[in-house]
Amino acid sequence: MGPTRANSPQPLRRDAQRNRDALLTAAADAFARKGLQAPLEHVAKEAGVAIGTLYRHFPTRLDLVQTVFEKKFEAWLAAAEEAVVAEDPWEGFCRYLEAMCELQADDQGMNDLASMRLPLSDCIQDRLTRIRELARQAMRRAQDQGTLRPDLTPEDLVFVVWSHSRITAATSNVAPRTWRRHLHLMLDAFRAERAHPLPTPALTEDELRRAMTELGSSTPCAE
Amino acid sequence: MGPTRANSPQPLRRDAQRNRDALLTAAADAFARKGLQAPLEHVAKEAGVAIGTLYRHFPTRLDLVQTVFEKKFEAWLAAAEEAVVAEDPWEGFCRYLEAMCELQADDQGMNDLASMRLPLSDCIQDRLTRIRELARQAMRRAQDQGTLRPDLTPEDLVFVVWSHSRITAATSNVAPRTWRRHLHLMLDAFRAERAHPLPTPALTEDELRRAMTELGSSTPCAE
DNA sequence: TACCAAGTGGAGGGTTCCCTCATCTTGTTG
DNA sequence: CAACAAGATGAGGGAACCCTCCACTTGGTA
Repeated sequence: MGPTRANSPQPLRRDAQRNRDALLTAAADAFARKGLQAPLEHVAKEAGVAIGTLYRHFPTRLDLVQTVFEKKFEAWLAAAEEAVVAEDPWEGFCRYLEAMCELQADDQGMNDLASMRLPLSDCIQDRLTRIRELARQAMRRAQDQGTLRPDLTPEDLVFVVWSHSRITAATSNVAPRTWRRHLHLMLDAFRAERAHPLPTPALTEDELRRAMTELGSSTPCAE
Repeated sequence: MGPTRANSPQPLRRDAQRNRDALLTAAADAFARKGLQAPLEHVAKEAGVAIGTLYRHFPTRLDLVQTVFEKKFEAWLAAAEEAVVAEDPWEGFCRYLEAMCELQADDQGMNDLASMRLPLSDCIQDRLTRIRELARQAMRRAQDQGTLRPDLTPEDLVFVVWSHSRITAATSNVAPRTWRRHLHLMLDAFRAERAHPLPTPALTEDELRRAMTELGSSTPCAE
């Protein structure tokens, strides 16, 4: 927990800063465990603070979510940046997916964020855009190399995110490494060698956006 | 809607039968759209009946769920039976998965049922056991044939169920055929010819049961 | 056609979570 | 060490669902 608020017009009072930090810790924990719809009253109680205090610091659930997950998005971006500079494009692509899944593997909240479309802050939104751009590059490199099947589009990567999300929700408390097995099956599916034709076109960018909105709408923090 | 109740010690009164049928229709619709946790009060309203009437016919949510989905389980079983008698084992296996996904594709409730473990009636439970047994056979045949990768276990098939469940939830209203693309990617992953070693062992039968319980517990109809 | 068991309606009490606001507490600054 | 603004509190009203219970129909039958 940094000792100051992100954008501080006025520095916080000492007790306020302490509470804010406690809230973020508690929220990170609750979101990781229960997903983004974790009850805020539990978060407050866990932080040893009244519910009103939580709302004073984070007027909406989304404010809290964004602050909690900023660092994770940074890590995600870093993974994408590594992917495009890896010597071997296929290796880079694989390691990117692995890193991305790892970030989501023990965090149901991150999982939700990656698979649903929410009205996120510009800051995070920008990072997401960059991540997507880099992923596109990483894929293209691996396709040019001839290792990644050419009929795979960047939009197909949500399949990994979505699948991963269900699979970790089911297995993280029972056999926490299982998601790797699934990911490596998917990687076999992504190899160019002996790829068989696919029966349905990929999602368009717009369809993808709408699909993620679909998932987001019926659940945690509507706009 | 059959004109009689499944096990009728006494035949239902005519108005009661009518209400029961209306409830089943409304419930099928609601479960398909919203999943197994659809509000029962909506179901009752949709059926044009008071909430008390719903509870008289179906004392627990599970009673309703089971009655609604009996037919679908039958169809699922039929698909599994076809798989093991197909001339070409690989074809049989593929068609089985396709049929299974199809059954779940426009029914969020069926999706929930396939991916979570719930305390179901013996009748449905038996069907599930048979389905699992047949799927196991179908896989073995395709593996003996050399088409299906030998390191795949029956427990790995939940990956298909789980992935499919998320993917249809996201895409069914946006691009309803998309799940096929994903399924055929998975089928490529399942081919022996492209198999690369997997980094993690398959779930054991017991882990699988616990994983499905995990998914089931935090949601619709606890025992 | 009158009776009554079977069936129905829906108010109401319980739970969980949302978010607000009037009142009290406390750090900070002069 | 005041005094005051910044901050904290938590009761409370609201919404969405759950499920129960009992007074009121109503279909079938003698």
